[in-house]
Amino acid sequence: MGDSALDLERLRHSTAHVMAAALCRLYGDVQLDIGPATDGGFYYDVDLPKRLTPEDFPAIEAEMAKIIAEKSPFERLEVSRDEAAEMLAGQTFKLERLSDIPEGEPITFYRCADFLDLCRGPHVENTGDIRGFKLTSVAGSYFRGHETNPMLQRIYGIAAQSPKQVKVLLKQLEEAQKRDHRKIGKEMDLFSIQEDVGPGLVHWHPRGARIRSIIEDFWRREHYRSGYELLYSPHIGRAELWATSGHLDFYKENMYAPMDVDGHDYFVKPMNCPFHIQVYKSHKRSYRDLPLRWAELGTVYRYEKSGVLHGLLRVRGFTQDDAHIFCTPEKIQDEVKTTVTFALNMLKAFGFDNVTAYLSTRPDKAVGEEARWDQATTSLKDALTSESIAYEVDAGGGAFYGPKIDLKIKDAIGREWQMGTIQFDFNLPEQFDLKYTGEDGCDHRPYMVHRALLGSIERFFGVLVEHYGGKFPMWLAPEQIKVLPITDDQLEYADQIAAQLREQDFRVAVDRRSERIGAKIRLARNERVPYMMILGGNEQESQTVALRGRDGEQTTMALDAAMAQLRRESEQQG
RNA sequence: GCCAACGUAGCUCAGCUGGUAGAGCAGCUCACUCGUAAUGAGCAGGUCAUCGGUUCGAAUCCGAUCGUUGGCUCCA
Repeated sequence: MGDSALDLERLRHSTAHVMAAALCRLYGDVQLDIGPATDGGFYYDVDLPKRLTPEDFPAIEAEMAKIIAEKSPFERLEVSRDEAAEMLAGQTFKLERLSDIPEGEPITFYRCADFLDLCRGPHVENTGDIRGFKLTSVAGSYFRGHETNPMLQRIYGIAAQSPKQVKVLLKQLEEAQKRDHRKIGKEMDLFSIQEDVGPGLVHWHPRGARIRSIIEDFWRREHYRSGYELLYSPHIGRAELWATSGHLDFYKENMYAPMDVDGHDYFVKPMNCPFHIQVYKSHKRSYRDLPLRWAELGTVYRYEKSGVLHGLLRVRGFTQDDAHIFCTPEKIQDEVKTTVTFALNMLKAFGFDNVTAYLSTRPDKAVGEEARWDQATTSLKDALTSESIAYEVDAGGGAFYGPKIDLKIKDAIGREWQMGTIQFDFNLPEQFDLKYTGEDGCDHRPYMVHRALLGSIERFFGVLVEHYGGKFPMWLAPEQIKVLPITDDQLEYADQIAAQLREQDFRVAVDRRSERIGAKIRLARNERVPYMMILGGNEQESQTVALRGRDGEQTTMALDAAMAQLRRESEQQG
């Protein structure tokens, strides 16, 4: 298995070379950058005078097929730095890449037919080993990923062991796209984003709102159980507040223009923290009060560049499941640990056990004493190890104000999105001069931790939809049971049953249309309702219900029995 | 913001090289009362994203704007 993964990567990278070779043959004047393998395929970044579009793919693919038919061997050349520079004459990007190669490391080229490329390798034996590939898209991409650098054209393709495998990959992608929350959101009428209102601004429709309220109720209950108190804070605040917090210095490009209120500038909040801090400062605090855990479903607005908006996963107005923990140094270790556990359990309740964690440590430019950074980073690391969850370290990737853990989850097509985050903040307590009175009667600076478990409700809901493919479990389903009378004669019986279910707090609807039962079942299935209750003359006569699950299995039983089963299932999470 | 593609009825889409917009589903009305993934008939529904240009004539060609999608950068 390990071998074949390596082989695939080699194959994909080699396919990138073949594509670059084809581009050179077709367009001549090509500036090459790099062409690595990706998850399912490869890409190559190039600069050419012609703007490529998908219409150009067939010609490129045809040229690639020719090169593959030639069965040209990949030939490795090791050269000196000077020779390399000579070989790369005129290739500005490649020359820059060459200068990245540390002194003493071998400089290798791979030749394949008329195409020569600075490359670490390895490659397949010859181009004939490439059997299945397809170009999929073209996109702009800054050289080295820097906004200020020139933009190259990145051509993406997929590649696999055989044409058949390519088809399988394409099919998988197609299947995954059926779970796209934007598609399901439309199909199930969960939410909308409308041009008339503005991009990145979400409308929750009744069904989506129902699910959201269930999520929020659960979230509140868990927070109270875990020793949190809830806060509500304003949506706007004075410029001076944001100046003190530092947001006007460091976050201004994400904030909307101020509004004038009686001659004072007010800003819509991009974060909740300054308000929570103001609550902290409304009293003198003792070490006996700490830790204080204050949570809020706080709706914030942030300017996001137009190109980055993405369904519910990246929006301009969203509700964070935010909290701030104020804590003494003695207790910070335990506090962080319980927070990490809390976060993972929260996600688990919604069926996410495939969470990836990233630990970001101190960057070069940072505020706060180094000792505190060390303690904070250690506490984060320990929390992760004791939860035995795998994590990657992003060395120096922390914010200037503190180290953090980010929890990420993948969407339907494998893109990773940040959900929860646990961040230390050594900046705000200073800026706002936060204090507590210690056992010694002196003032001390508390630790402050920002944390979000779900991240934003919008984003969380988006990945939740994709996670379940719209087939929400009973406890989350906006409509749990659809009652389907077989003919209009059972309407009354159906209403009776529905009323009894509703009395027991089940979310239920009756399909009252004068339709055939097949049509009613079809609709209920398309709406992804977990259960149907089918009621015909037989059921009415025997005072039973035919309970039909989403997968088509069906049993006839008394309503009480059905309710007991449904009750059990709706108490189940995960 | 940058690169590329796209935008036709509530939804999914058709509309060839410019000649004045069409289907299915959904909706409404009527008939049917039926046992497990679409009963039938009829009706209604569109300033072809917006604005401007070319043309005798633009959904179709050109430009700008808005929005969406796939990437890059950035982030919950």
